[in-house]
Amino acid sequence: MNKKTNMAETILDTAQTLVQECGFNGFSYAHIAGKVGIRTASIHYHFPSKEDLGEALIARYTENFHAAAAWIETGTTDDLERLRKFVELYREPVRDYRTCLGVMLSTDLAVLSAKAQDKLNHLFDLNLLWLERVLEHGRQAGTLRFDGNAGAQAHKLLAALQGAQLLARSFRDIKRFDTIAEGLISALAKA
Amino acid sequence: MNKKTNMAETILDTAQTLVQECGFNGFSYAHIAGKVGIRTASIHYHFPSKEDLGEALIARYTENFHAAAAWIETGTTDDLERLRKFVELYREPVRDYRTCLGVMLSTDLAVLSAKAQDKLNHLFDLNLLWLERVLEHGRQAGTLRFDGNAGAQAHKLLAALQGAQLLARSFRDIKRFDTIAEGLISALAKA
DNA sequence: GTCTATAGGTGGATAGAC
DNA sequence: GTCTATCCACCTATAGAC
Repeated sequence: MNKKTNMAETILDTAQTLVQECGFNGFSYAHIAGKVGIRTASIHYHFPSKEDLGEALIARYTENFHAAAAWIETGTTDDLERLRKFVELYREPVRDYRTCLGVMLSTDLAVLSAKAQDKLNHLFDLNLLWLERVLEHGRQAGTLRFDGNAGAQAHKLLAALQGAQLLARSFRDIKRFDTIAEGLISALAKA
Repeated sequence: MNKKTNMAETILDTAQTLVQECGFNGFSYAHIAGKVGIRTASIHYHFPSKEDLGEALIARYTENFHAAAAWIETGTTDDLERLRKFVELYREPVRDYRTCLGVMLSTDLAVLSAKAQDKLNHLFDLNLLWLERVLEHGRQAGTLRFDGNAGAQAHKLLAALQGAQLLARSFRDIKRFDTIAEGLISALAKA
């Protein structure tokens, strides 16, 4: 359903990497063209405007999150382990000193279309709701402990992961991410 | 010492706001010129290149942090209260749906000069070391509680505040920042 | 679908008059 | 210090051939 051509996917792959490294304003169609081995005009055929490209990036990233979340849930029933897998998701881009797409685009918010902003908030909502659900379930199952409501805790967790990406990237030191991540997990793990 | 002219300061004020709203690549000398009521060529007189402007922004921001940190320490000796004041510092830009300069520039890292990157990391280090000191002191004084070493805790706290700025800004909802901030403080406050 | 060619705009930056 | 004028590189985007 909604099958994309290979080239459109390749363009998205390259564009996503560029966004995660340089921000939405930090790259051009020429950069994509150079990496993909195509001309800028051809990119406009697939994504008429850069705005379209931005929206497509978020849409695909959101689909991928759905898939990853489902994969985590089928892989384990232990909620602490699910949180660990979630953290692992956020660790991945940091290995190449990138941030996740959401963090990068959220700083470039002012230059995105209203539609893209909405899509981005939707992506954050999905992350938050998923975390909230796992946190609440884990607390009731007795494997997680935390004060207050699960929604607030989900916000705290997501925010810390986003900031951890920024710090690790800035210092070019993934250990900073790991230190923060371990602190987050151990605080939630029932003794 | 190192007295700056009013115009240089005005340019920095405007540029800082623009960076915090649009990112380093999201504004131009023309934007500053329009807001300040001056021509782009005049800005180049004060800051020959945009690179220079970026470095000057971080330098001034770092000075301001020193001043704010000193102000907090003279204002109270209670470490929990000092942390609250620190959080308040990070809340300020969010009121206008901006992030702090550090967060915004850390995403635009790839387009900054090596010197600017170093200055930015130095700014983060100052924040982390200040937090670490307050945390450790508070724990020994018996007003704060946390597991692990103070450095890791400082990282966790700073990261969460940075992410809280991003989330609150994206949703245009400062309550998201407040929720996270309260969770951070209450977790550190000794019952 | 991809290309060449090009339009129209904006970016950072400089020269030189005042 | 600020201005006008200007340069050139780069940007997004389109037209039309293949």
